[in-house]
Amino acid sequence: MELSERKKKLLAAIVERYIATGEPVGSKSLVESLGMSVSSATVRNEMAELSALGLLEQPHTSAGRIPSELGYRYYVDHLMGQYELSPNEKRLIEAKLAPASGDVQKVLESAGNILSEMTRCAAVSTTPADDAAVVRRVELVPIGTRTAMIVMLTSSGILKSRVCKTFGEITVDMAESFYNIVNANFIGKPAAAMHIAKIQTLAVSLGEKSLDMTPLLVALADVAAMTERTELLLEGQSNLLGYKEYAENAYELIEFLRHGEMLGQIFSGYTNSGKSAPQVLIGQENRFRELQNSSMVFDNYEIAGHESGTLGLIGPTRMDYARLIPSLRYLTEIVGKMLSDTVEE
Amino acid sequence: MELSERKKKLLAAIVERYIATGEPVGSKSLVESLGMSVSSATVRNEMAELSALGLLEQPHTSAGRIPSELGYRYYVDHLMGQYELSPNEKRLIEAKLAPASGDVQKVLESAGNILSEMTRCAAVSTTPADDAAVVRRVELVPIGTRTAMIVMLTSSGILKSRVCKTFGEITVDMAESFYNIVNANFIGKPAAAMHIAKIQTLAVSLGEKSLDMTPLLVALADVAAMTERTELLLEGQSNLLGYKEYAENAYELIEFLRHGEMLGQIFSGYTNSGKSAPQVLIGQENRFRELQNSSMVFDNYEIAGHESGTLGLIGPTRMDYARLIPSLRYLTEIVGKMLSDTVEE
DNA sequence: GTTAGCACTCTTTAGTATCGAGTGCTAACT
DNA sequence: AGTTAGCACTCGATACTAAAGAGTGCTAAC
Repeated sequence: MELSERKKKLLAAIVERYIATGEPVGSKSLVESLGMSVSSATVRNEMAELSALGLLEQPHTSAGRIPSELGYRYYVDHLMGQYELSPNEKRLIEAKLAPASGDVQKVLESAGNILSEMTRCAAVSTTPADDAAVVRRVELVPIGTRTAMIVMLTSSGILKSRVCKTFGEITVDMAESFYNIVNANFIGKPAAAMHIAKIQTLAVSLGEKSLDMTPLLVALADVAAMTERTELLLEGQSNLLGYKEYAENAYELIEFLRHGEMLGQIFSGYTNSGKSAPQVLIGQENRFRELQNSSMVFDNYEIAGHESGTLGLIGPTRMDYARLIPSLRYLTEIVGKMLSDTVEE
Repeated sequence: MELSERKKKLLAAIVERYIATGEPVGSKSLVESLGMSVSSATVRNEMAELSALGLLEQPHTSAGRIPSELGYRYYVDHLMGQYELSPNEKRLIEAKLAPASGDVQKVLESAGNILSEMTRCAAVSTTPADDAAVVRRVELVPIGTRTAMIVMLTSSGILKSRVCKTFGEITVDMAESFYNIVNANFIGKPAAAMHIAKIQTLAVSLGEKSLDMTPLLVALADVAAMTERTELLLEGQSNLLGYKEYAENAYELIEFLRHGEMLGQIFSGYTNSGKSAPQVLIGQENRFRELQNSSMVFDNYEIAGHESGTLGLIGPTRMDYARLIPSLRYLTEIVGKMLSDTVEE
């Protein structure tokens, strides 16, 4: 669809004004605000044509125009300028993120917080997942006489730990057996292999040692499950309450986000491959009814070169795409960098 | 204030109906629903007297009555029956909580989730704090050649860990120095002693080893700070959106909760000492304007006999006190038990 | 291709009438 | 003295109407 320069200019202006104010924009005020040298009637003709093309719509006959979803799409694909983050903003973001370094959850939580504050949208992120990841390291850390912490690191840099209690005292002997079992059965293999069934078979073969060992092994299976399961973090849902479009039904959307299974599905359907920009899904482009009044922008972050998890923003279809997209892109970049840090060698 | 039996019965009925429906209750429907043998006029007289006592109020002249804050207070203090949780419910709660065991955050998060789902209120909790706690154990866990995890356990059972990176490889020698420093300076002392200034002094005295050691010590200070800082967790704020009383201003309250400093202040002003039941603050009894249309119920959980942190619920003044309070009490009890688990010996 | 002019549409706001739930009071009853 | 029937009164909710205003679409002229 090729538009004249003037139509492009008008469409962009309408989208941007509507994003800023949430009010339908009329021909007269548009001419004024753009300082155009044509009259409102001319603009009105242009707007009628843009409507005919499906790029604008009217809430009702006598109101101004608002962008249709197609209009947003055109804007995003062809018209939108992208604000570059200032070095200052970048520094600020990094400073806010820094204290979280070393802890995946915290990094993502901070990132979500930063994004939601910058954009007044709800931010969502998933913890890294990597099917190909294998167990790289397991440590048994004594905490008390009958308490230990099990730490596990995977090849994709995910680090998880869990405390467990044993029935008897934890002896050097036990620790040794534990490491033997781990080295023989799990190191270098996928975390999925550390399944509870496998643990049971092992426990049987241990004979009398089994009683002492089982709690440790069960905890180990648990940690393994933790490294595999991707979690979904939400921040700033309350931002959505500020938009009139959610006046009535904010609850529905927020509940939808809270039970995040669906979001996981959406994310897993996309990769960055080919596309350089974040994915943008506008209104009905979303598969789920609950999101069809909203837009979603999301992007995968990479840990050590592998796409691992996702950062996303959800807000009304009139979200400020031109600002969101660069912000999101920058945060995925820097989150990826921070999380890659644990993967060395 | 001593009321006749009939007045008590009426007040309780009015409070409970209003809690259930959110609609002012009128004399006629009240007589019906209670199956009383007196006429609505009689009840009307009684209600007028309860109004005169300040226990009921009218949204407007021609509406039914709703409880005043004083009315709720009287109900909570004298009239309310407390539902005991069924063994079945208790078992369900424990089952939901069990997988989180060993991780303070997760336990509190689950507890908050359970509470907010049971009560349709917002749940808030604070992580344990104990000024008298001392460092009981510190471990350095190697994760990679230049990555290590520092684990710290305090006498109050708080366990925190953090990953850090060093400049050079982590040698056995380094680990030994680290443990020496820790044993000599920190074990058995309050976590607060592990302040960044102290770390700096230490670093200086280390001479050439300092370069390698500093990242570890800084991380240590960081972990110490983590054990001391109490965090505030929120769950189920979105429940509040369902109440008509928050139709317009849910945003304000939710934002207030999100910036949780204030809540911390409130909690720290109360201890369970003497009072056995959870604390109940109704409407204006709250110090902060943002909470004065709401009620708050909270209770401290105990780790190994010491009051450590708080679980609370926040909702409209017409919250279901009779249900909330036993639920909250049971959860503080069981959360305390679970968290005491790490403190042994 | 552009523009002034104007009739037309449709929301918003205000004003008015009606309805009904619920009260408060009085007077009568037990 | 406590209870009750009866009734006037209040005030929100609902519906309807009228007027105002923003913005359009169209026509005819530039």
